[in-house]
Amino acid sequence: MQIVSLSMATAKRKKASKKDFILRRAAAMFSEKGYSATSMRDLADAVGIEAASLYNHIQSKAEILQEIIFRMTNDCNVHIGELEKGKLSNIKKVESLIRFHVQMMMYQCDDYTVMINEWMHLPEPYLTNFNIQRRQYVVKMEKIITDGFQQGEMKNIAPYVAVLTLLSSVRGLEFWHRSSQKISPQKIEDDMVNFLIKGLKKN
Amino acid sequence: MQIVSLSMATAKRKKASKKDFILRRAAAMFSEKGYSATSMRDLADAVGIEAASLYNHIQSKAEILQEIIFRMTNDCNVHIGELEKGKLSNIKKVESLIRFHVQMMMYQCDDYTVMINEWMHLPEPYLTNFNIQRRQYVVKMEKIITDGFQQGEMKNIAPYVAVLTLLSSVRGLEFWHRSSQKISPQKIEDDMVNFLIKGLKKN
DNA sequence: CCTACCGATCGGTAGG
DNA sequence: CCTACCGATCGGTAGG
Repeated sequence: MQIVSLSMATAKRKKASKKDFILRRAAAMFSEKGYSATSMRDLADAVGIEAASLYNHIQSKAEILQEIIFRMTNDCNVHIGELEKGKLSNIKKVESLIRFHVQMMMYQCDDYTVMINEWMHLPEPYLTNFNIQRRQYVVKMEKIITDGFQQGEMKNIAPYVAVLTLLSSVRGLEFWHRSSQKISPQKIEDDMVNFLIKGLKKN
Repeated sequence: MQIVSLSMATAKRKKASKKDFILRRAAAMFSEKGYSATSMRDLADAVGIEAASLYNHIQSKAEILQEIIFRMTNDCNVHIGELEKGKLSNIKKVESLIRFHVQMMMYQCDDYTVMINEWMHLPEPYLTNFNIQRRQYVVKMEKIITDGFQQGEMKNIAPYVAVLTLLSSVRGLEFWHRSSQKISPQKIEDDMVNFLIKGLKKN
């Protein structure tokens, strides 16, 4: 009984790690060529198996996209949830959000890029789910900026514009990631925070 | 002779305007679903003809993408060329660049979005050509920011980070464009300029 | 501008 | 995990 459940756990772990490997390769290819331009045969080649064998680990091409994207949205929701519970000043909350997104773009570049560039290929009902989550996330960010203005920490900039700008700025790092990277991740992160926070902070 | 050349000119103009119509529809669809996920049959439906008939106006699917993208890169090059010849302060040059990109995103949204999101589907040698042009454009922007620092107008922010941030910020407006647009184009443009220029300006 | 059609490739399944 | 294969759809051409 013990041995059975142990070997089942092992089998499950092995299978999960092979699936993880497929998801990682898929994220890299979706990020580089796009979801639609990546075929299951391309992906199978990158994984080192036949296309048909992929279906022992995943159910469909769309499922791969879903898993990549909703793993990311989950991380984002966890982070902003902790911010909401925490006691940072609003300006520090914005700084934390910028650093969080910059770090995702630098250390989970493929997954993050797939989320921002390929979400429209999610099949329903996942597409609607994603759009709702993104909308909620934006509203939460807007609230932080509105609070920051009302509490005298920030300038009176339209929260909607600020949030769109903050979120999209990070996308530029895609090119940094593909380039020779003469600037260190830490310096990029600090420069970006300094640059963006200056547009918000009072004084 | 006169009549012949006149009717040829008319025929040419008519053909050009039908091709323009196809390009506009294509830009809208490439922008919404991506280049790879848009089939020539989808496009033909949107234009109102059979798929085969498209080929009387264009040579290939890739040619459509090329025309959309290189029309935009040409506009960008013309604008920054005029800036280089002009006598604006460096900070005013940056402001002009921001306004130019915001306006492209607001008034030529489909073409601009296709350029930033679908360039990787250009076939060679166009892909290399595009990458070279983008690199040159970034270098020109970096020079303006470096000059601005040396002449005491701007803070000492890494030009590379500033340029990546400025260029990618505009991409957020994609969501504004798709939404109910409660904020006027002029206010969006001004807010964005204020927000981004604050991160650069000294004082 | 259409009908008819091409070979290639797509996501995915059956069966072992 | 593989071989063999499915119907659907792809970009594009021939011929009128």
